[in-house]
Amino acid sequence: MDNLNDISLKQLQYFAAVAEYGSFRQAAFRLGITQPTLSNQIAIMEKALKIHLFERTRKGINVTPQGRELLLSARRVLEEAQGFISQSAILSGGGIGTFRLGVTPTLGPYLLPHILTPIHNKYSDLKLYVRENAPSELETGLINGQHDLILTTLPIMSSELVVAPLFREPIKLALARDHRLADRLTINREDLLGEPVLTISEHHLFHRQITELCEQVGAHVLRDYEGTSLDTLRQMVVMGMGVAFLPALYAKSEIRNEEELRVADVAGINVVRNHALVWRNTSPASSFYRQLSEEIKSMIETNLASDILPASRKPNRRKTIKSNH
Amino acid sequence: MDNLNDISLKQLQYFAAVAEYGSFRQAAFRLGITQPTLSNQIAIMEKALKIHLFERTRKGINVTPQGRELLLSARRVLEEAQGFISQSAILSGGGIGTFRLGVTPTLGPYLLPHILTPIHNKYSDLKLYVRENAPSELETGLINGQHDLILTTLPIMSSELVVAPLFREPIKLALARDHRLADRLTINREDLLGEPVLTISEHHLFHRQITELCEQVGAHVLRDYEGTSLDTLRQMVVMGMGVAFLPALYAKSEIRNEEELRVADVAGINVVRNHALVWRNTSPASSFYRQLSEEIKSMIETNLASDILPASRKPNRRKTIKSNH
DNA sequence: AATTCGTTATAGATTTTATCTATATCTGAT
DNA sequence: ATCAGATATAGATAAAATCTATAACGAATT
Repeated sequence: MDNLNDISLKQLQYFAAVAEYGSFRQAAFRLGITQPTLSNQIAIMEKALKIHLFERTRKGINVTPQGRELLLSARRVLEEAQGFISQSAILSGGGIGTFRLGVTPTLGPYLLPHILTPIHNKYSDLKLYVRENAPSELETGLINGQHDLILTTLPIMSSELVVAPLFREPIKLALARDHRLADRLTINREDLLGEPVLTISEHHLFHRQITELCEQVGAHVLRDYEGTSLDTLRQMVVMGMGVAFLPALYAKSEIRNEEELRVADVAGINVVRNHALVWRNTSPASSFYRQLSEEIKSMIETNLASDILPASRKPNRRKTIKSNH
Repeated sequence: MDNLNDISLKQLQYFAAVAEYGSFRQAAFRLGITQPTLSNQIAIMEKALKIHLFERTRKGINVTPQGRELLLSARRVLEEAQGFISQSAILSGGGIGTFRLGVTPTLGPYLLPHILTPIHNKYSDLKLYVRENAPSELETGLINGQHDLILTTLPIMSSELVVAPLFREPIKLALARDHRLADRLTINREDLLGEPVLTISEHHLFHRQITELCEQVGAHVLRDYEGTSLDTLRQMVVMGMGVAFLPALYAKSEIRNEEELRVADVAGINVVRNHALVWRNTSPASSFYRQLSEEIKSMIETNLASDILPASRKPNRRKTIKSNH
């Protein structure tokens, strides 16, 4: 007898009940089954275990010494099983559990503080295990099951994924305090001609977007000085090494000191990032995720109205490709 | 879903296996069942729990956030169940477990030291939970299941019990050092005429035996000075308050100092106690108990040959009555 | 000594459950 | 389009649990 398959939870229940009530009849009555059924199941169990669990007398039963020891184990099993059931009852309520949320490092730290608290208030038993990664990593990580959902920058290529656009984030231009354009609230695209522009490491999606932007306006991307984070980038701007495009939420969150850095809008070009909540189309919690995305969207539109733009109707999914994996 | 009956260990196993192998097919193969069976059982489980455990994709499965949490519980249940199985495998070996042994206070402490060590050597996984009680309490306690077996003084009345006689214990006479008979190695019954005899409290079986004995030889039982234990009795003898009958094993164990007390045999009368190992005739371990009793008997005959007499062929069961309970 | 009462055990029929085989369905990859 | 690899479904079969009815047993009662 070394196979788990030879006993069942039901039998363990029966075992515990007979021990508790001291009689097959009594226990069978409490269990809502007939006495022969109970006797039979106990007999099967005793045979499988090769152990006499009970001593049958005309007055009822006594638990044997071996039975007494096994009873303790049996009760532990039943207790754990009851725990399993209880937990499932809680989880079946919905909106409960620990969801693995992937975010981009260039958005997560600056957006999450605005939305986590309201989410927690509404879904007090929902926990988010947040993990940062570059958007391309997020996408493959979501597809192969490392994340449950991701908060990332569009575009998303895979057709296996559901994309719920959240908002458009303007991209601002950061200038050193003593820069020639420092006093202008709005910069025109012509102003940027030949301007040296700093950007982050090319592994980030943000990098490509910036270089394309610079090509459009004729600015000059400084490839020798690519920072590894937006914070590094900001400090390089402060030191006068060039200007930099920074996402609006980053600027809102991290640039407080007007004496150090000036932040301006750029007119005449499309300088936004599109952000979305994304999950697998096979996910059973799909409708919950949809609901969550709507709620996040309205939170953002309420709390950050002056900083962002509402999501465009159609997410700019460039081209639908299928993941090969 | 609050009923333990709605899931089975088997299903929990299946659940854990699918999560482990990441695919129904693979898991079914490992479990030695077919894929439809596995799919069906998981579906039944998901329906019972009202929770999606897995997200089915064309590449296999992902565990849902709720499934991940339940998986931990499920593994705990399986672990406990495995513990139950393992323990039963050990216990089924026989001669294993904790047996509740009842003993009389006038025998146990003086006999057990001689037999516990050899028993432990032979049955290293057998443990005895020893509890002292007066013989009449032992008998009812055995009948109603408080003990598994008892080591007691005969007679035993109940026909529900199996009696395995172990040995006859002589009863010695203890005298103060300055008693008039102190120098005699053997006392004759005539010597005791009118002698004041101390005895223990009347609740003990030993008391009745002594008073009957005294009647036979014409000794005088001092009822005003009944000790509560054999040790008290011994000290009263030392103080010269009278003589006392003491069981041989007690004398062997506790009377070392010859200067303090003299111990003598009494000739011409039947002064023995009969001791036996007793258990319920319904006990499944009956044959093991029988074997144990034979072993104890031979241990005693080997180690205590000079102090005791072998058991008489027929135990003197006075009269068989049935317990009414 | 016979009877009754309260136990557990046994037998056989029935119902329920688990399992298998065969096939459908779906989807990404070729 | 088709294929390959995954899960789902349907129906038949096998296995197990359960029920009813009754036996067997021993102690208590008459």
